[in-house]
Amino acid sequence: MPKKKILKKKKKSLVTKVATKKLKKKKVFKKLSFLSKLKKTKQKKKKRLNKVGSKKKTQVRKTSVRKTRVKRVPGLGQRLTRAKIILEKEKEEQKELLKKFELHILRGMQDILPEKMRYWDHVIKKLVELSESYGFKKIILPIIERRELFERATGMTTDVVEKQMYQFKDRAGNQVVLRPEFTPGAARAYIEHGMFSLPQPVKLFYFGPLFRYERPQAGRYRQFHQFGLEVIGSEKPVIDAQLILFSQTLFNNLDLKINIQVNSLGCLECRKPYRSKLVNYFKHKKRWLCPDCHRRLIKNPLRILDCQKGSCQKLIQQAPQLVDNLCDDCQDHFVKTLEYLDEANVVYSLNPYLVRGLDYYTRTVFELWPNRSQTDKETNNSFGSQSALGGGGRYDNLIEGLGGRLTPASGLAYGIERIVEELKIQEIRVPKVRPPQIFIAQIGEKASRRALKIFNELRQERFKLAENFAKDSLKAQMEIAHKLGVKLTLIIGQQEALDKTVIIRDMNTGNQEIVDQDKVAKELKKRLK
RNA sequence: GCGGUCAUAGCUCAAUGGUAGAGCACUUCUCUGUGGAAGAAGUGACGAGGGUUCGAUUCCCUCUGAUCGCCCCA
Repeated sequence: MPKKKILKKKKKSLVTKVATKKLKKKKVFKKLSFLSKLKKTKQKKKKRLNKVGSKKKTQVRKTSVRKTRVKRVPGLGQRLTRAKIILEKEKEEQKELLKKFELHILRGMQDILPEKMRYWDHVIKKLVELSESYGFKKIILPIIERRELFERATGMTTDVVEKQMYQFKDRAGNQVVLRPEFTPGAARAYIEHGMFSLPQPVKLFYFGPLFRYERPQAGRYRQFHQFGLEVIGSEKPVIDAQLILFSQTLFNNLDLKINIQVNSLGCLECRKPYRSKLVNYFKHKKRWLCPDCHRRLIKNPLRILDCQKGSCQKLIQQAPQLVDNLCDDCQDHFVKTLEYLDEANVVYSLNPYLVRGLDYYTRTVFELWPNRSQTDKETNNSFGSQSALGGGGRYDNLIEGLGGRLTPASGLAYGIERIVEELKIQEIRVPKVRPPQIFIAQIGEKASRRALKIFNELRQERFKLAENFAKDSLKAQMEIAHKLGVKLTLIIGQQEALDKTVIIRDMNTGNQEIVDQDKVAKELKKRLK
């Protein structure tokens, strides 16, 4: 409080005479407006009081009116200014509180409210069911990992590691990060727990939040959620095909239309010569490339293939393609993968320009794009084509690179937020949470106690119940029961509590029946059949 | 990190250089023990800070946030 006063004094001394006049005027204006407001509210209250019909309440209110009337006679103005001062103080205090606690969710974060949770539960339920039917085992990985893990696995030059990690020192001085992706953690766990001594390949699935510090926009958050699968310990092409088949099945189950994009990046050995070939090609045509691609030419030339700009597109179409430059082994691997896909009736598009952003990918890579050419036009193309719902690929060198044995592996991940968003865009109906069948209404304290007991008994009998014990009036409770769409309502009043009975009301017909409390469960079961 | 658009009640939207309205939602009443209907009333907002002005929610600037695009990714 004293600080405020000092500040105010300082301000006053600084402000010129004109300004003080202004301030005074301001205050006068405020006073006037405040007074008129108070008068208005008082008039309103008067009107209200005159209209109130019920006897008891008017009596109570009348006394309060008398009090105010008596008080109003001496020095109304002073009282009002006092009230005004108190109000202003309260406002200032509230403002200060708000300044102290920035009551606002952090940028890129989100609260997932019950209404949206329906969609989440639906997606995750399908994912877990399918994963388990494919023989994957669930694991939970830590949210915090050492920074070096991602530097070595994801790649030092990738944007994810370079710019987007939430990083800090823990109390022991370790450089740690909030995980920006799952695969390195899974690989770490595989090595650390000696999973190479389990029957190979090891099939794992997981779900959880990931963190990337970037600017949020359509389908992109700083804390987002992925569901992922890893198959560690086999280089067979059938594994890659199986993961892609999994994706097709999943999106079929979710009724989402998607487009599967497939490509092969080759192994480290055949990628090097291709890379220099590509650099050579673009070097001579540098001036037609966009500024971003200039950067990519040095940093990650493969990414140029992914550029969407018209000028670059022309060059890209004539550029040497990865698929033509694979070594024999990689060629063979890719062809076999595609053969498996054809055999399993998977619909996919070959996309020679598909390049995934993380360093560890080798051979097969794929992405799952939403397919909504029709709805896109209707919604004025509000969503870009860049928002992949999921993606994955082979990472044959990652485990070795982290210090494990040479262990080929393949994996994928889906963005939950993006899938949920896509469900809404494609207007897919998600099963609603089963509504309750029975509502328990109570009137009066005694009945309320009895109702709580009955609620618990029926809950143990596995009835789907609803109630609003917080409400006193039966009418209000009936309204809620109606809104919930229950079939039956149990009504317990004083009389029923004494008689140990319950009224069962059929909400469709309006018929009511009085039943002993002991026989309620039986009666309910009969009626719900 | 860069650029465009936007910011009014819990939600969807109005109006205005003289401190703000509606619909839905919520609470209460008409109806102190009975839902679907109707009527009445109530609660509740100009994102934050500064400037211009007698006066700013409105005009200008800064910040914050949202949103879309670029970069990148799920």
